Amino acid sequence: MQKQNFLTKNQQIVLDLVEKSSEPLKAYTILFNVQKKGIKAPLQVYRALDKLVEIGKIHKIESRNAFIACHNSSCQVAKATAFSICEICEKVTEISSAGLSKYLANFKDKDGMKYSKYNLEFFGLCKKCR
Amino acid sequence: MQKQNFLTKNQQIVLDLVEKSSEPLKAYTILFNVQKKGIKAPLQVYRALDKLVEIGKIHKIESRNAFIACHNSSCQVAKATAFSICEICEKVTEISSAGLSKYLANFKDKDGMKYSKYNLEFFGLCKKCR
DNA sequence: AATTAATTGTTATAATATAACATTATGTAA
DNA sequence: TTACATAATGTTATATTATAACAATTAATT
Ligand SMILES: [Zn+2]
Ligand SMILES: [Zn+2]
Ligand SMILES: [Zn+2]
Ligand SMILES: [Zn+2]
Repeated sequence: MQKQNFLTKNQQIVLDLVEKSSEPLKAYTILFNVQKKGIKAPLQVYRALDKLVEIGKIHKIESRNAFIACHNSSCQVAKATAFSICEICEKVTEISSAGLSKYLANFKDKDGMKYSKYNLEFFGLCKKCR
Repeated sequence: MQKQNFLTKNQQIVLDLVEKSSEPLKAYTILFNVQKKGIKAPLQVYRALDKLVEIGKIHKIESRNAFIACHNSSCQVAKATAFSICEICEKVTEISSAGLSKYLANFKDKDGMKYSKYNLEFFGLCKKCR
């Protein structure tokens, strides 16, 4: 069997919900909202989320245990992500900055080691909350 | 009452353990290891961890739900952290790069917004695992 | 059709984290 | 030094997040 090239039913249901949302969704919030579509158990949600993260359709906001659809067309790598997070209203925005991604992709640590995968979360106050 | 300037007993016990460890520790691993010192409940550990993170003595590795002592003398801000994480052996290293921290501290998003707080986690393979 | 791999469904449970409230310790100020 | 306010603690219970294990089904490959 070759690598799946499309979304399965559960994956599509979860993705539709996450894409419709203006804010990051938590796994159990997703579960609650897709129960009418026949997804009954946490594991069904987590499996769909795992795959969607793997193929870069969504990202996990690690500091919030929540998931957001990718809104960065240049985010092909899917493994190099950057977000800003408002500490008051919890608004999360995916940052797409060619400069930033270039800088981080080329960053070398003390041992000269490069890392193609990274996750960066900026914290501060959004426009509305300042 | 003024802001506490020293560590309380529980905070010191937890910090001692985290500082002795060569790898990030999870909250319940910490709990298990400090029970002989009289800390009996998860909440006691989480409260100590919260304070230690707040004052910058330790950092949370968000993608791993684990805590590591600060090994970055220039990490005064305590809110601007960067780590490399080996995806095989899970070795975590705090990155102290003046260039990186300067770049990120000065980074502006599309709206010209700056963020003084951030957490960056790089993923890859450490020397030993390559 | 037989084989293989991926996905699904299901139940149970593990791992991570916080709520709520009573108590004790400690700093501040009259 | 006594009253007050604040911070930390102890304790029990519970909430939240995530995975183990296994049987059943679906779909591509030969
Ligand atoms: Zn993206
Ligand atoms: Zn905001
Ligand atoms: Zn540090
Ligand atoms: Zn390694």
